[in-house]
Formats: sequence, C-alpha cells, structure tokens
Amino acid sequence: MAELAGVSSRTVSNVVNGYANVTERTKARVQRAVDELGYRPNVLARNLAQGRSGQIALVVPYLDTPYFSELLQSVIRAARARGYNVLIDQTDGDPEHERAFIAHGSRRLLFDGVIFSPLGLDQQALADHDPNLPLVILGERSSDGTFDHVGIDDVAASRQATEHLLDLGRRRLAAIGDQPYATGEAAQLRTRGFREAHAARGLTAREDLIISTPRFNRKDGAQAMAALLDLPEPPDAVFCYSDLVALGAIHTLVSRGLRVPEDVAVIGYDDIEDGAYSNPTVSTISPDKEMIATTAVERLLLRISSPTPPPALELRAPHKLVIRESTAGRVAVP
Amino acid sequence: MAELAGVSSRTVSNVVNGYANVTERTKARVQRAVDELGYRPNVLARNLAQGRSGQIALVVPYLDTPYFSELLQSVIRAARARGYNVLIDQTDGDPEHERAFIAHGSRRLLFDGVIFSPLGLDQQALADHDPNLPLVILGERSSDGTFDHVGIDDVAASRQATEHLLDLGRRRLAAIGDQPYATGEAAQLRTRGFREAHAARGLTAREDLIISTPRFNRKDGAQAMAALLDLPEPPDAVFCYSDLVALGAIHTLVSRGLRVPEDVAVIGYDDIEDGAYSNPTVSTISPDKEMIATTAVERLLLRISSPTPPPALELRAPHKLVIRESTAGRVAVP
DNA sequence: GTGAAAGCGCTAACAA
DNA sequence: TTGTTAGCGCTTTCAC
Repeated sequence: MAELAGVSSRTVSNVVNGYANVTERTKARVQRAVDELGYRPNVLARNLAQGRSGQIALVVPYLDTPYFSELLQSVIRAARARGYNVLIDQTDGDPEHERAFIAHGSRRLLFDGVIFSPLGLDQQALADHDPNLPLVILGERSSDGTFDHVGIDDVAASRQATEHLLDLGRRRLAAIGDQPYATGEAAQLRTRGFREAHAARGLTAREDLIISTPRFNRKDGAQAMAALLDLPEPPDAVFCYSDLVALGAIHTLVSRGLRVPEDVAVIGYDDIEDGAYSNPTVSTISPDKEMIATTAVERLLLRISSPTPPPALELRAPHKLVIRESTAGRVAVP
Repeated sequence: MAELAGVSSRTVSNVVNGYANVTERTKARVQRAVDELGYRPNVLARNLAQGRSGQIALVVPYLDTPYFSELLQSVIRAARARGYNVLIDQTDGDPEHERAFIAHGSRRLLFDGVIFSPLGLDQQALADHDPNLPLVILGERSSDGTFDHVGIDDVAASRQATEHLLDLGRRRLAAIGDQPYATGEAAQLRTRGFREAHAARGLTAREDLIISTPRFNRKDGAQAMAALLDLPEPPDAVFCYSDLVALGAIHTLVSRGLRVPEDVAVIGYDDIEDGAYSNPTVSTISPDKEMIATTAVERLLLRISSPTPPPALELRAPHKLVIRESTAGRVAVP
C-alpha cells in the first residue's frame, strides 16, 4: 500500500495513529503519499489486529419510548466524542433476547462493551453474564459487584412526587405502574416511595388504589385510569410511574369530562418532552438524562480500557421535581 | 483451534456457516468439538476475510423525533431478521456530518450500506457520494439514479390534508413548516400540495399565512402559531407539516384560551403515537412506516448483494388520512 | 527513528 | 467430501 510512495509500513501505521516517534520529514512524506493515493485505513483489519471493534452496544427494551430515545441521543453524542460508535438494539423486554446480549456469544467481539437497560431479566439472570464483557446497567437494579449501575434514587424521587400530591391537600392517592414480580424492581421502588411518603405523614397508602401495569406506556395508563374511575370512590390524585402512563391517564380523564387537576391531579415520571407541551402540561420527576448517559459511557469506556476490572460502582444521577399544570393548574394567560 | 479436537479447519468453517457439502458424520464430530471447547467464531476475523461487516447504518437528523424513533424500531427489526446489525447515528442536520457518512471515508468499511434521511444536504451534495456505497434515501428527495429512494407521495398527502380542512368549511387556512431553500424540498412539496388543494377548488392559498420554520418540532410549532394569532385576521384552520408542529401549535392555542377545533382546526403529519393520546387528539397524515422501513432495508440489502448496481428506484409507500379530534371535534362520551 | 516479519482468526481458491 | 494454504490489511515485537 502507501509505503510504495515513500517509506515503509510500520511508519505509516505510526503516522496514521499519531504515535510519538516520527520525524517531521518522514511524517510529511507519508502524509503526501496518503493524500495522493486517497488512502483510507481498513477498519476491519485494524479491528482484527487490535482485537477490539471500537463499538459499544446500547440495549434497551423499547426505542419508541421517548425516555429511551432521549437518552440514546446523549449516549451517541458521548460515545462519538470518545471515538466510539453505538450499535443499538431493542429487546422488547424479551428475556432470551436480553440474555443473548450479555452472554458469551458469537456477537461478543462486535462491541467492546454494553450499556444495558434490562426489563425481562431478573437479578439472578443478570448476574449470569459473560464475566469478560464490560457492562453498565441502567435503571433500578442493584449491582452484584460485576458491573456498574447508573440510575437515580427512585425511592426518594417517588416519595417526593407523592409528597407533592399530599401537599396539594389530596388524600385519595392512586399509583399506576406497580409490577409485583421479580423483574419489576424498578416499579417496586416507586411503590415503596409512594408508601413511605404516606407513612412519613402518619397516613396510610390505600393499597386498593395501587394499580399494576405490564408496561409503562400510554395505553396502560389509559386503561388503568379507566379502572380507577370505575371504582365507587375514585382517587383525587394519581402518581404515574412514567410520563407516558400519565399522558394516557390524562387522556382518559379528559375524555370522561373530568378536569385535571381540579378533579384529579396527575404527576408523571421521566420528564419527556411531550409532557411539556401536552394539555395540560404534566408535572413530573426529571432525571438528569445527560448525566446518566455520559456517566454510563464514561464508566463503560473505563471498564473497557482497564486491564483489571475496576470496582463496581452504584452511581446516582440527580433528579428534580418539575411542577406543571397537571398538578398546579393552568396559569392565567393575559 | 477446534480442528484439534477432530478434523480440519476448512471443514469447521463449512459447518459453522452451514455450507452444503459436509457428511453428517463429520458435521457431528465438528459440532461436538465446538460444544466442548465453547468455540465462538471471531466476527472481526470473519469480517476482514469477507470484506464485509454485516452492519448497516441508519443515519437520521434527530433521534428524539418520534417519527424517526418509530421508524428506527421497524428498521432494526427488519435488518435483524436478515442477519444485519444496525449502527445508528444522528446528524443534527449538520451538512458536514451528513457528508462524512456518505463520502468515501475511513469508516466506510464499518457498514455495508446506509439508509439515510438527509436534512442539511441539498440534492447536489447528495449526488456526490461514494459511488460504491449502497445507499437508500428516505424522505422527500428524488433519486439521481445512483441510489434508491423511499417515501410517500407528499404532494398528494398534503393536498388531502388541506382538502379535509376545506371540507370543514374553513377558508382562512394557514400552513406551518415551509422551508423555502435548497435543503427544504420536503417542506416545499407539502406547500405545493397545500396550494394545489386550494387551486382545485378555485380558491387561492393565502401566501401570508404560510409560515416557515427551521425545524419540525413542538417549539417551532408553538412559536409559529403565536405569530399567526397576532395577525389582524388569524386563520381558522392550520395544516402543520409534522405532528410535533401540530402539538406545539395546539399548545399555543389552548394556552391562549382558544378551542380546537371550534375556533381553529389543526391537522398534522406523520401519525406519531403522541397525537393519538393528546388533548385534543390530532388529525394527521399517516405514512405506512412499517412498509417504509422494510422496503428500505430490503432494497439496501439487494444493493449490497448485487454484483452490478440494480436500477435506482423511486418507491412510494402508501399513506392515509386519519381524522381525530383536532379537526372533527370531540366525540361525546356517555 | 525506521524496517522486516510475524501474527490477529477467519474464508475461499485450489488440490487431493 | 475434506485438507492445504494463501491471503484479508492492519498492528506490533524485535532488530537495526
């Protein structure tokens, strides 16, 4: 290849990769040859020689969920800034599909590490991953010491959301989104926050108003809200475990002629853009997605480049309560 | 490697790749060795040897735009079903970034082909792509004979949307989303449909009610709508060039105390899920996204596997008009 | 500071 | 049907 037009091969490699020991003169010579021949290093060959792919995988259950697509954006940006491409995949929460990604499979070499938001895999299945695969887990799992975990403090955030509803003077609070089974840890933490907020004020959460949903989407929210309204004593406030659920719930409320928040106050979780423009706009828990994304990427790359695995960390990104119309009511417009 | 535990190497390759000529007996022997050693073929080496990566790239301007994330989902599914991984990237509409993807660059070998939704590149810049790169363009560009193009008939769809507003008896129609410059072809086609619908009924589109926006998002929609309402004679109906724009516009209308659709009817474009749950729900043009995605993937893989480039095709996916509350009003609920 | 040569682990042309 | 062997194009150890 290019060394025909000048020197040798080791040198070309050095120049292209910007290594130290090259004379200005040789460097120029190589550069000229490169330009002349329109030479482009072959990534595939480089990957094989280096035993790395320069790619990381981002594996999430659903890509059309705004929370994930907003996160995805930041992950791509962060990875690219560090010279990595992002390979993405959606699992639909299917346990087999999820397992395939973290197991020692044939695709293993395709990515140097994985950022993974599990849904169908419980804690135990998660622990059974390829020990050589650098792994960062997103969401509400706790680390078992073999991977890093990045998330927000779900219990605290949920308590905060619930307290906000109680502060409004509401007393018949419902919660939509519980998932009382092994893979529903995320949901269970939120339910815990919901209960704790009540307990902290000497109140008791009404267990019959805690509704389970298989997913956190609009449809589930709409259906759960309908079920709540059919109760003899419907709630006067609802804590939804995602903004999508909240939007679905509001949809049901409005179409039944109820006013939000006058009749029923609603608060969501995730702070997706929809919630800032919907009618009414949706109060929510806003996790710092940018920080989650960059932290996850940074930890993963550290894991990738470390000869010995770094200690497993539990990383907490900050969150805040954002109050909008669905709890505060519409602000008068001139 | 594995042949130690049985036979040779060529054979292993054959077995692993499921080629024809292998005796059952040898196959079994190899299989046993593979299992025993936990052997996994090295993708990187295979890629180099085959000169292909088994990956396709999907390049879109924004990933947090529901239209793209919904599309992305279908693309991933279609590609995976055919044994391909999807590498994705977001360009933010930056011309340089976009150019880098279709030019003959060092990342070229990383993907075997590209599905590309351009935004910052005009027709001419698009034509200047690596001729060896299999390419499928999404959106409203016309092919120059070197790539396939998949989209819907934008002029017809826009005419249909506009006619729907005229059918409601509205006569002061506005349009939000025009982009009267080289890279705004998509928008211009919609504007053309808007005008044609008027002309077909002997009416004339009001040019002062055609508003340009840099992007197709909620914020732009909200601002444009505000500008329209500040006019001495505001419109009684609005055709928005995306559902996000429509949601933004509705946000402004509602917060100014106007009723949708009684005071102003609104129709969008794309049929994203938000529009089916918003308040009011949003009438829209619904492109067949699943078909767009699978068609794009199929054509791209055909292009990748063809020794001689197949003829460039203009592929039109179907669309339909979906009428919801933002034009039809709320349907009474018992 | 630069050159030569040995892999990286697979595929595929060519033989047998 | 199966074995041998020559690359794929780069990185990198080891001399010079």
